[in-house]
Amino acid sequence: MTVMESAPVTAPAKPRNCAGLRDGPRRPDGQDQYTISEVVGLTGLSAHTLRWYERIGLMPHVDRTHTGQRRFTNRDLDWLSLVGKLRLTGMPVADMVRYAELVREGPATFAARERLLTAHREDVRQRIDELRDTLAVLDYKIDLYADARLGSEGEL
Amino acid sequence: MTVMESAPVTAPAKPRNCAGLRDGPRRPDGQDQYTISEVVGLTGLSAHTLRWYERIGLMPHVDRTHTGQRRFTNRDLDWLSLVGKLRLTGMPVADMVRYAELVREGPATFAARERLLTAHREDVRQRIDELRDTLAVLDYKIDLYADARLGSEGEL
DNA sequence: TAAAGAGCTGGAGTGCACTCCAAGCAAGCG
DNA sequence: CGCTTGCTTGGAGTGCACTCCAGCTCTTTA
Repeated sequence: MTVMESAPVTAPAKPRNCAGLRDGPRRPDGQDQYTISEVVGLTGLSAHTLRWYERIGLMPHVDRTHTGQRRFTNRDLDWLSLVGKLRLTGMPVADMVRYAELVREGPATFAARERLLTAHREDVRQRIDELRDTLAVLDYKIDLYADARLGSEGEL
Repeated sequence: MTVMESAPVTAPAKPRNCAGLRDGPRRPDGQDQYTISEVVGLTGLSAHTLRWYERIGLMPHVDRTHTGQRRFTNRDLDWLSLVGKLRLTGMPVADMVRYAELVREGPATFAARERLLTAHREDVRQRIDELRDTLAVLDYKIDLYADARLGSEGEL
């Protein structure tokens, strides 16, 4: 079976664990040259998505071979790991692009980057609270159904 | 200023708190007859969304006046509260519709409903864990930026 | 009773985040 | 040399969850 261009249709294991890199076959700095399909394997993102990230300005600047093929580095992998986490926590792509721009502009934007991340952290905290609230409702409802089930069994 | 049909363009406070109903002017059971715009005020959902929910089968069955206008009840408000929580926790609308169907089918579906809710609860728990993991990364990054800021201030 | 305002419908449009397509180049192999 | 495989591009298409529109009816206020 050959490596296909598109993302797998039948989910391989769980695509949920795309946040952090499956850090296995990572090459030492200096010889870190990954093709796009290697990065697909390492990140779980599709090649389409990786190219799209670059097009919209979400990648710091990806190296190319003399024939124009992308060669990703360990640094790119680290960046994609961060992007994956931000995405998983619901940061809009536009905000991530904004953050990427700030990174490209250099150390002068440290304060702005800190503000952006701090605002997002506040968002994430609120969302955790929301989720916990709902968990309580869910527990309550599930208990109701469980009780009803046990009750009807008792009647048999 | 009159009450407009569509959702407010300039966000009133934060539209985030749409999960639970702002339980204020809730009428006693028996006289619980709310127009669509009253429900908009109570839930924070737009009238469009309320009609759309009904169209796709996400509402249990909304009463109508003799001229065809919707009249929502306290029961509908409770349902919308649950829907709001499920939506906030990322349950796809299709799953919520499935749950609504089960509710319409009566007590025979208790077990199925319990399974659906239990699966979602597992989802929510996992998401909380993901968010907490990212929170740690965020803390780390923010600390880095804060340290850098303090360091450069010290140099002045 | 006339005008303004709220509600109704089916269907079209929007924004986000991908996701895919078609056509074409480049490297490796028998 | 030709074939397969992998990578390239711009642009079009998809799915979700709304969001809005046009044209109408109904209700309330002056």
